[in-house]
Amino acid sequence: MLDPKLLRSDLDTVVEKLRIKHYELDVSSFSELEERRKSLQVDTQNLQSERNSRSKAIGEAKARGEDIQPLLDEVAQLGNQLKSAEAELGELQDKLDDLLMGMPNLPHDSVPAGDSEDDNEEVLRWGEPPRFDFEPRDHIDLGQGLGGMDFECAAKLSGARFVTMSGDLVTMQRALIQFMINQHILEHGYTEVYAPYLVNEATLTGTGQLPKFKQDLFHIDSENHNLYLIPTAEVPVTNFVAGNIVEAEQLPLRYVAHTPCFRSEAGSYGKDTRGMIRQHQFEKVELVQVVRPENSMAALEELTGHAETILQMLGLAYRKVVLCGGDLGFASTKTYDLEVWLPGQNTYREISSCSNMTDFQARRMKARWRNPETGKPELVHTLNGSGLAVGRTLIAIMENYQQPDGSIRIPDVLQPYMHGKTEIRP
RNA sequence: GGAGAGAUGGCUGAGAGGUCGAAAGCGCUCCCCUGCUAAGGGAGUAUACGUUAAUAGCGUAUCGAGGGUUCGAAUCCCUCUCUCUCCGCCA
Repeated sequence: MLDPKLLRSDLDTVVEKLRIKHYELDVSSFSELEERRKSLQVDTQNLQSERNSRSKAIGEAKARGEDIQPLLDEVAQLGNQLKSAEAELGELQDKLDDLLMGMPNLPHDSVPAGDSEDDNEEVLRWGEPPRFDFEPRDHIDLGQGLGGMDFECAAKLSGARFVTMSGDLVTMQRALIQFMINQHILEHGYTEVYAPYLVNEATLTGTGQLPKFKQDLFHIDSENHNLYLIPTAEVPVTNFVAGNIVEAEQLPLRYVAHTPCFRSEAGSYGKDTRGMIRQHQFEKVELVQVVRPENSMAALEELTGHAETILQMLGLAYRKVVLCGGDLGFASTKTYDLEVWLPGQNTYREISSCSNMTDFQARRMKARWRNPETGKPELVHTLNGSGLAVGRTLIAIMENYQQPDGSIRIPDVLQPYMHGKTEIRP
């Protein structure tokens, strides 16, 4: 959520910045709502004030043993007036809240303009895409050849966009998770955390998935439960600090979690229908940071670097892009995408997305820290990034480390996690 | 699943229709005293919103959440959420 004060004090700037994210704020209707709210709030509070002072007078009169009936007659009408004023104000407030909750975070000044992912700016390329003296296969071919990857079996069990795996491929997925988490806790200073995979509406509202993106989520709506499957560990883990006031010396909080992620992928019909690129269920290692506001831009660089380290250690060529305004996520002020080279597609594909949410989520979650300079609780800044998307990393390794006979060489850093194995063969 | 108890400020914990944004203690801040240390004395110490030049004043809201009763609710009633205890079941 944006700072309502900013909307009141500098609406023009907000409108302009929202436009960069392709959000058109209806200024006149917003201003009108805001004006009505203001005057109605003053009226309502005056009525409340009058009720309070009169009630107090009644209490005092009663304590003195006086007849309070005349006083009661005087306030007879006040109750109804107040009730209708409060009801009207509440309605207005709800409308404003709805509007506010649907407004995206403002983009940072360093974010390039643009409409779509085609306008994202490349920041750097790392590594050389491998050269093959044979026609490289994609992970689907490779997986079927190895016998471990089965989309038909998954379709039988669940439908489209699921996969079953068996054998060394699964072991490698587990190895990747272990390797990534260990790197982050041992070298990058993160604390490993465990969190629920099912969360409530408040939690999803806190990070910004609700109310706007309900169609992207899997919903458990039974007699006794109203829960959602997490689309990313960002949701439960960022919400660790919801409602809290964190002591200054505890910041920054750095959390790493491995969870499965569940996405309905509504609206992506026909996109990446083949293979493991876009699934309803996938594994991800997620980095979350909760930091002092003045540190969040630096923390974004740092966190992105942590994700990059994983790619580098795995020897996977990638490029780093900064998302343009039009491609930037709802809650993010600035996002770096890391795109890994996939020989099967002959292109770079997203494998990590690292974002600074500034105080946007913190305001929704009421997550604060005590600023020693002011002594007051102030909103924290939150960040998150994939470190990395495990399913896609598995694909990337299969395609980049394939050998002419369809076998897969296992990257050095993963071998200790795979009983010293060096290759995956049928 | 059955029975019961509870949710109050940064923390502990009183309050059981009226002057309660809320006693007391702890913690924290400032001041005094003190040669260091320890101890002591005094004052202050929630958040959001509105009004405002103002972090000054004033007003409003907030005692788990949401409704209700009442002139007036932390306190009474209803619904929900969560926590704890006992029993049952269970990876």
